This record gives sequence, C-alpha cells and structure tokens, in this order.
Amino acid sequence: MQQPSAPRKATGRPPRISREEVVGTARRIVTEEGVGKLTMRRLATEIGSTPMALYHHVRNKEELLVLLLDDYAAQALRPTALPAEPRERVVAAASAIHQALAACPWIVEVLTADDLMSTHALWFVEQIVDGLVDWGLSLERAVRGYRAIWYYTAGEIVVRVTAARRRGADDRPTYREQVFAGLDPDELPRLAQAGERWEALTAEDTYEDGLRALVDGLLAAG
Amino acid sequence: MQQPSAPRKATGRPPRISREEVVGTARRIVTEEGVGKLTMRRLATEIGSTPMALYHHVRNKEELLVLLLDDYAAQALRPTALPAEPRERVVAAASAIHQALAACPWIVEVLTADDLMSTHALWFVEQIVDGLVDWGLSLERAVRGYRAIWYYTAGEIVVRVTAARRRGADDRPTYREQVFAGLDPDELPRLAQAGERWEALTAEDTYEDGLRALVDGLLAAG
DNA sequence: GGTACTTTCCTTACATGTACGAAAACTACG
DNA sequence: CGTAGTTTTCGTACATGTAAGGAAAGTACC
Repeated sequence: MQQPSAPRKATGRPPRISREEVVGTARRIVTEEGVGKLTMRRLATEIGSTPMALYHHVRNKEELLVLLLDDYAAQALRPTALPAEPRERVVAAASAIHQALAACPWIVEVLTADDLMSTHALWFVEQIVDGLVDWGLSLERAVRGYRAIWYYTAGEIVVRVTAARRRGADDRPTYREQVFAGLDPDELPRLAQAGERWEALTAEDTYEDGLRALVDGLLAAG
Repeated sequence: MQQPSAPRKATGRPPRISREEVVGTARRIVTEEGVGKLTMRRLATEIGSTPMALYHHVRNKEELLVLLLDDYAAQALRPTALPAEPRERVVAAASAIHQALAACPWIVEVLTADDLMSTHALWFVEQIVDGLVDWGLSLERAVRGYRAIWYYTAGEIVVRVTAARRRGADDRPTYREQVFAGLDPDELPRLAQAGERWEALTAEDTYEDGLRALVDGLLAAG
C-alpha cells in the first residue's frame, strides 16, 4: 500500500496509477453521476486499469469513501469567523459541520466511520472543545461534550437521509404509516394525538433547536 | 407479498413457507452464528427452499433485518415501572431503549432505517413524549424533543459500534491515531492537549451524561 | 373435465466487492 | 548477464443480493 506522502522507494515495479488519481477520478464520478455509479470496475476502466490494481492504493471501497469525505471536507469546511461568545461559537461550529455534511448525502455510508476525523474538520472540532472549555468546563467534560454533539449530529444526518432514501425508492405505504394507522389511543394517547402531525413534524429541520438544547444542557452541567 | 395478518385468500398456489418461518429461522441463524452468517441462500437452504422464494415473504434483505429488529424489541423492551417525575421518566425510557439496542450490535445496519418505529418500542416513545408534555412542553415541542433524543441515541450506537468493528478487524494504526500524531499544538491547542487522553475518553460510556444534558436543555427551553 | 386466473416457487443470469496467486517491471548485487 | 528481491498489475474465481421470466399448484366458472 502506497503511503500518501512517503519518501519514494526506487525499487519494485514502477506504479502506473497513484492514490491521488484514484481518489480524483472517484470524486469526478461521484459528483457527476452520483455515488451509485461508483463501482470499482467502473473506476478502474475510467482510469485505464483493472479493478484489482486499485487495491494497491486503497485498502477497500470503504476507505476510498473515507478519502472522498476527507477530500470533500477540505473544500467545504474552511475556517471562517465565528462568534467570540463560547456558547454561540460551539453552536456555530457544530452547525457548520452539520450543514456541510447535510449538503452531501452520499457520505452517509462513511459517516459512521469514526468521529469526524477528517483533517480539515478538525478546526471546527477545536472550536467546539475550546468553546466548552472557555465556558468553564474541564477539558475532559469538554471532550465528552463534543462527542455528544457529534453523536447528535451524525445521528440526525444518518437517520434523515436514509429515511428519505427509502421513501423515494418506494411507493408502498411506509412502515411508519402502517404503525400509526393502527395506534390504540387508549394505550398510546400522545402518539395517537400526534399521529397526523407526526409526518409533518418529522420533515421539519429542527437540527439547530436540538443542538441548542444539548449545548445549553452541557453548559449548565459544567 | 403476503400481509402479516391479512384474511386468507383461498386462491393461488398454497404457500409452503411463511413470513414467520423466514423471520424465525433468520433469528436463529443470527443468534447462533451472528449476523454475518445470515445470507439469503443460507436462509433458503435452512428452510428447505430457494433464495428467490423468500422474496415473496420479505421485500428484501433489509426488510428482513427490520423485522428481526422488531422481533428483538418485542422480547427486549417490555414496559416496566418508570419514575413518575417527568424528567426522570424521559431519561429512564430513553436509557432503556439505548440499553436494549446497545446489547445487540448487529442492528446497526438497520438502525438508520426510520426512527425506531418498532411496535414494541412505541410504549417507550410514548413515555418520552408524555414526560416532555407533562413537564409543560407543547405536543409539538415534545415530538421534536423525542426526535432529538432519538438522533442522539442512534448516533451514539452507530458511531460506537462501527468504530469498534473497524478496530477489531484491523491491526494497522487508526486514521485517528495518525491524525493525532501529527497535530500542531499551535493551531489546534485543545486537541493536542487532549491528544493522549482522547482514546481513553472515547472509550468511556457517557451516553447518559449526554442524554441528561440534552433533556435538561429541552426542558429548559420549554 | 377444461379454461382462465391467481399466487407461490424456482431457474437462470447479472452486477458487485474482493480474495488469491501469478505475471510483469523494476533495482541490487554477484 | 543472471539471480534474487520488491513492488505493482492483472486474470480468475467466489460469494452475495436480487432482477426477470417462466413453471407449478391451487381455485372459480363453464
């Protein structure tokens, strides 16, 4: 496996393709035709190679997607001016990450990878941790707080995107619709009451509301 | 597609297998040998049928997994006594869901499905929404609050489980480790400071801490 | 019985990720 | 030049989910 920026070794068969070429071509396919069209075979022929040759530059398809995410983050997440006040800084940084990810639904398969450890997102992570510490949290609590924010953010995106994906691909009634249709108002009064509005409420973008609640709670606890 | 509890139609070729049999056999395979061993072919031969015959009782493999999750929830999530005080009731109900899911890591692929709309989990959802309303939130805010809690919960599980999965399957250094190794303390002081402890902090189970913060924030906002 | 219709089952075929092992292309050393 | 060692490339093979279309096994009406 070729290391991203390792010193060249002048031994062995000279490479014909590079990791950069692989990732670059993959990015082109994804942006032009969607992640669904990105297959190892397609990528290989596009590069003028064979599928198995790719595996010397990329561990597997999942790593390729992680690299694509990193690549995307580099372009979509640039440090900008953030509020000085700690609470607002935390909210703004998290919102920036969320917004970038939400605009790019194909990363869902990768989102679950680790925390968002893309090099280019780290600046925002720093802002979040720093904001929490500035408010008075210990470093430890601040890191935990960041993780809670990340769970919330990743969860929101993953759930929302896959739900939308499912809805689009099918015309049969949702499982949810079936469930709500058969609700017993005596046993589950609140859900029955919310029944009709549930669908609408679910569609709303309430990320920031929840984020603010979470941040408020984290700060109050510290 | 055979409906779960539709009135029998005495026309057409009589079915040889039922959805229940499919799900039941799938459950056995999963509990005995893990979700990795559950393939449509394996399932078919185990039942004494062919792969494509399964597709008349189950839309696709993903639906099968959703059914399995529902099945699991029915057994793992039984209504129990919860605290009367609203805040504690919300925390307890969410924690119960979280605990059940965390004990059953194979559902990760399904978790992203919808919100947890398993019939058998609805009681807990009801408790959460009801607790929030009891505290004084409008029904609308309560539903939004439940969704925030669900995002946080699903995100925590998905992220933690897949991270663990990745770690186990590989011996090469994590991407995270590589990133932290090359941190510039001038640009990202907080992260560099946390560097060594990050790994340990990540391993901790801080679900309930974050949950309490979120619930506190939701209640304070209402 | 015969024809039409319906539902379930099965055979075949394809696309995909990727494991395995060998071939190719180079350097280093004798 | 030849042999060994190293890295990259490639051909083949397999497991998997599932699409498409037809065969099988019943009922309903004549």
